[in-house]
Amino acid sequence: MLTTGTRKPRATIVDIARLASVSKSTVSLVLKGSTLVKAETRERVLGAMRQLGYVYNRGAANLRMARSNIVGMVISDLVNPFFAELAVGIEEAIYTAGYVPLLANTGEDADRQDKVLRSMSEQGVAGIVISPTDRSRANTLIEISRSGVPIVTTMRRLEESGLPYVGQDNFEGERQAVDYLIGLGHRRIAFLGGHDTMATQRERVAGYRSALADHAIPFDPALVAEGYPNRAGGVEAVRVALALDDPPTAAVCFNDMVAVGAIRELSRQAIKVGRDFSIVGFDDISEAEHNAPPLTTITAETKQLGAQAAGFLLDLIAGGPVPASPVIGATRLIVRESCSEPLGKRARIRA
Amino acid sequence: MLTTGTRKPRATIVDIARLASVSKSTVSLVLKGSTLVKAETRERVLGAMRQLGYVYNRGAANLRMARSNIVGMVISDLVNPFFAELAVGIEEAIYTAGYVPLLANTGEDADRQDKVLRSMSEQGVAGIVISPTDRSRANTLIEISRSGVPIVTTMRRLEESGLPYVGQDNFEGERQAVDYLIGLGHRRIAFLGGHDTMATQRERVAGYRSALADHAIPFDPALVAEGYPNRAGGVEAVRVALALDDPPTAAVCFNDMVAVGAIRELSRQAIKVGRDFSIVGFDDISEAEHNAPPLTTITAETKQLGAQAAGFLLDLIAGGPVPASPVIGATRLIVRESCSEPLGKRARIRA
DNA sequence: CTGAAAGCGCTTACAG
DNA sequence: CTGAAAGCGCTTACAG
Repeated sequence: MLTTGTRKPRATIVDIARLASVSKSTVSLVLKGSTLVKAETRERVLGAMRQLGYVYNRGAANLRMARSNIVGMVISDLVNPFFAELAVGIEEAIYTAGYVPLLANTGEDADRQDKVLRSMSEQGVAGIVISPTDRSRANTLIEISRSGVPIVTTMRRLEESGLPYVGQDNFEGERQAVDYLIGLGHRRIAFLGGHDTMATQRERVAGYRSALADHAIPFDPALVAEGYPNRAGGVEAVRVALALDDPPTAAVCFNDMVAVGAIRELSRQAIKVGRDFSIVGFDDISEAEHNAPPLTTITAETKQLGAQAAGFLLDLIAGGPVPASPVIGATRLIVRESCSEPLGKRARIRA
Repeated sequence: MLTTGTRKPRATIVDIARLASVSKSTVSLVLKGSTLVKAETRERVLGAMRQLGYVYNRGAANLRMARSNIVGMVISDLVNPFFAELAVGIEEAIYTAGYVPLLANTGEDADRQDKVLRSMSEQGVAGIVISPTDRSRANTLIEISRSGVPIVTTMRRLEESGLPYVGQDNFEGERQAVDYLIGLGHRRIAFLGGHDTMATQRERVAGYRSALADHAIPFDPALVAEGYPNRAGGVEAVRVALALDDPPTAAVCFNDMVAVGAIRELSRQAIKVGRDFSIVGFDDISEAEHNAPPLTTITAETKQLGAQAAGFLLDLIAGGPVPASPVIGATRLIVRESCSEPLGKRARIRA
């Protein structure tokens, strides 16, 4: 039934031209809807196209026009719902603008990132939007950017690259989270997950410290437990924090995945989150809302931010100027049910 | 600092040829590592490339060779972790084979699917792997397939298309789930989520009915509560089931997302899953393991299946034969903590 | 309104 | 071992 394997050569504009008894210039003209072509001729050409099952060869056109309608998207971890949402936001914007997204998932592998970047470069992409991997070197990106391909980085800043950046306000977001916890009465607040090799983590930790400082709470380095930015990392990190001599009564987490892992471990230890221990996440992935308990977290409108990064790149591709400063999306605290006053405090009030 | 906007034309093989004082044929030869070129000449050419920052124009080469190194990937819902994992599996296999994946997320929108399919076709993809949207018409796919582009469908079968298919064994998987629940002592078992417009759902419901029949349990249509295949759908569906005059004591769910939604709603109603009510999911997304309680579910090695679908397509692209029968991956029950004997039964035993 | 010609950056026989 | 020439499927001035 299928004719796979016997790949018949596709019809070209000269086939159409011949069948419609016109020149290929004329075919090309009707292809772009030029008004120069007489209606009757256009119809004849269109008919020939239908008859031959013509499909436009965008690659040939791109070659001739010395441009490209392909935009590279390199995503650091597609399996993390946060980045999946980001990817969807980017991808939609690219399609809407009439471009076509070439995707690569690097899975946090910096070598892989270099490879796909090179491949995209060969493919002649019009531009690239990338959420860089952890520990990624900027060399390849800089090189490609120098060759004239616009690049925008997103979500993870690559300071040394000087590349345009679109991200959320990690500092302010984490401040909001910690401020909320302090308002509830917490004093021993841990920071769980992430590594300080990630700019994102450093920015969030800085926000955490800033909120602490505002309330004259001394910063205790033992309270920041690094770990992978995923569920397993959350499990590990919360164990470390709990094992402290003076354990925390609450924690902010590097992201929601870490928070979910931490909550799982806490409940395994029969510590009820939202009563015995308070947790705030970051990202507001859709799982957060459906977690048990529903997770209080920080949102930054991921999908929109993705769309914004793409829009930004599209501007650059269109020849727009490189903006002087990065775009930093505002964050917002979403209160759900994973936090409460510290146990001790309630006890005292009741007494 | 950046030169974006002042896109300098990339160096071509003739620039290299000129600088290295050879013909462009020679440059092309060293490009493909031919042994015909004298070592000294090769070095000179390579040096010129470095000096000019040459980057290969794969598009031009593809045009000339009348082939393509781009493979289309159309995914029905990238935000669903199940499909995200699938996508990663496909994408890796494509990259490993030296191809480059062109991604589109259709978000379950059939019109969008047609659009991206057309776009990929224009782009001259070497082949396409697609997880079709719910209610997707096969026309465009058949048309493209007829034009000689190999296509493999995955996860959602499009019976009327006659296209090669790689998926998991929905029938057998659901049988395993229901069989397990029956073994635990359940008799009133609901099927939650999904619509019968989806082949996947129909196959799973058939497996559900088959297991029931094996144990001479009559099928009660009221027990299958359709709904969206996501968390919200799970919330809705379980409410419907619970409102029945003779409510179920357990449920199998269309997928893990539905299961997670259902569990959330159950716990909202103070019904403890894994004690008062039993739930089995389908897919084994990574969230399943970290859910509260950890979700008993059916796995089909998603990522591997994705890789298999891609490998399959790659064979077709290489000119391999269209296999006579679909590839159906085996499923396996993963027992975690979301199930128990029905309450009544335990009460009786204790009495 | 339509046609002939050149050229985008490659590869591939074909000579030498 | 290396070079000259043709051609992949388009677009774009330029004539007419």
